[in-house]
Amino acid sequence: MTPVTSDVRPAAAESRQRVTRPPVIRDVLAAALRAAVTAAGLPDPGPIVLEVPRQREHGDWSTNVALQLAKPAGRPPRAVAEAIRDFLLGADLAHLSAVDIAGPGFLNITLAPSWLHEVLRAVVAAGAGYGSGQALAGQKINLEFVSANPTGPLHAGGGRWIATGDAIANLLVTQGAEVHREYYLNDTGNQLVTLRESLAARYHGRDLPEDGYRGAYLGDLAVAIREEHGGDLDDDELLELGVARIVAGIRDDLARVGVTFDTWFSERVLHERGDVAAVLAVLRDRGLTYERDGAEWLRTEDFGDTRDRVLVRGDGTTTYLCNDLAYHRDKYERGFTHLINIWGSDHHGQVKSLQAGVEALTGRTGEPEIILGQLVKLIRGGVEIKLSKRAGNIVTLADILDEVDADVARMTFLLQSLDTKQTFDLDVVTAQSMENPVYYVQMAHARIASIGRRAAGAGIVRVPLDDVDLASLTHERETDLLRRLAVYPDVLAEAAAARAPHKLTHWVHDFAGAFHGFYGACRVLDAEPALVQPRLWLAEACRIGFADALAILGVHAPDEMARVDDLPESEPPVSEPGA
RNA sequence: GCGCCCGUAGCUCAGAUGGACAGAGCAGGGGACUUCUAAUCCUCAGGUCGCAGGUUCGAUUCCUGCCGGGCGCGCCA
Repeated sequence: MTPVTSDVRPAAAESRQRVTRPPVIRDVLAAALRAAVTAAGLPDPGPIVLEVPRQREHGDWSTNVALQLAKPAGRPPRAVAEAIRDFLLGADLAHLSAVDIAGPGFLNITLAPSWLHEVLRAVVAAGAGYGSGQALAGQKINLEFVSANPTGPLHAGGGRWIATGDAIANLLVTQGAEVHREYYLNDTGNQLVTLRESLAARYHGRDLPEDGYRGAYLGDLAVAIREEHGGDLDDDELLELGVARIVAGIRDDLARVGVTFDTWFSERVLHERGDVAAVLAVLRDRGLTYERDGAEWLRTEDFGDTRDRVLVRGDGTTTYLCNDLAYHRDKYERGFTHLINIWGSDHHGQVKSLQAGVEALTGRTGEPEIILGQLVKLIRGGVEIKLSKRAGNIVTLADILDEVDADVARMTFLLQSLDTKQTFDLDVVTAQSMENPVYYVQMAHARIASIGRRAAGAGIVRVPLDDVDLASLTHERETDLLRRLAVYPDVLAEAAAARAPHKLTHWVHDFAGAFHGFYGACRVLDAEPALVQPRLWLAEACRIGFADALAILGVHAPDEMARVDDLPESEPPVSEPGA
């Protein structure tokens, strides 16, 4: 049921070449519009908004400048539009075919198909870097995500943060940023105490403590450690070994979905190095802390928090916030210009506190940037599975990966906006994984590869693009594909700016739909001779688009799919409600 | 009580900076396999964009108030 693949994950987005793209048509049009506005004696319109209209009849590009200028110019929108149009038509623009005024005063610009042929050439010339921008050039970004406590295996919902974090990292890279993936290991503190007690209980065959972790994995862990190291370990040694094994398990899970972190940062190191104490010293030195009720507080309210926060508890230990401040200071000291953390929305209450603390410490405002995502709701047998590591009824990420391949899992997690609570129906995802959008997209890529193989078999080779006349690419299916490729750089820029990988997922899915439509309507190899080369190059441009988008999403772009006839009969899994 | 997120087609969800008759997938109806792999395509049907006001030439989008759901308001993480 998995795609036949070379098992090489597509080149990471990091490897994309910086390319200098030729001036894109939008920029050319915007400049021309601006010149027309000036020539018409109209006020400065600010940024010119050019968008691709929903309706094809509304042309290739549409702008509302006339509507926005109507009021400041004191003239009716359509009159403004007419003035702009006249100057635009007189500017002798390449590819320009028609300028229409529509509705309340939109300027609809229709271009000759030749502009799309330029898009094709631009895609091929740029290759994997086609969609890249430079909006984040020079930025060194630290992106912290997942960071689940090492008290047990990653749970299924964590998959959302893994897929999202990796995709966002790739997206930021497309905009020219240097991105560092980081995993914060909370290897100290209360949860580790609980883990130690729970593990020790399992290890010695005692009853679990009241609030201990009840997951079966701890029993397995205790057995494994006993087998390897005997039964005479003290609790701290046991914890040490246990955490090491749990972390190794987390790394394994991450490896299964192809995610690698640049740094695993240990919270314990912060304490051992004295970083926490140093941060406290700085804050005290600046007079930003005070004593109250036996604790030491930070004046976070002065920096926008709803109230002040405790840094040092009455028992002398430091709070999570205090340690976290030391951690974030360390990130800045490592030279990052911008910090981003991906958190579950259940932690949104801490955003203000951390940002206030970071401002108190470093003077930076709005840092770190926190991307909040709604939690995943797991459903099996029509019943929601309430996850609780403490209670032990967890569905692990490994469980999911045992049932579906990583591409399916990733694409599923990247389908929805982070603002939407994601419903992950295990029955649907597993039993119907064949219908998962990922295969729809991969199929498109595989079809292109298949055409290439067929062509090779028939002795058909692509001649250099410079020698190909693309003028014959006028079929609606063909221009549709090129229009979608034309906006791909915008899609990447938007998805990166909004930290919203799902925008790319939707683009590539729609792009696949357009390709399948083309595939059904337009033959490539048995087309009339004049069309074969242009279509081969069109297919190549599409391949570049699919490969690039899928690489950013962390999904394979296979050259071949298993034939549906060869697929094993899928049996609907038997579900046990509440299991 | 206060804060954040959500409420769009039967279901799951898209719909930046307000724009031209609201989109996709799945499910449902009807078609297309001597195929560059039908994991596909074509086509039909389906929506008071939670409700009520307000701002605007124009509101699914912005503002206010309700209603419904999730989460958070610790010297826990």
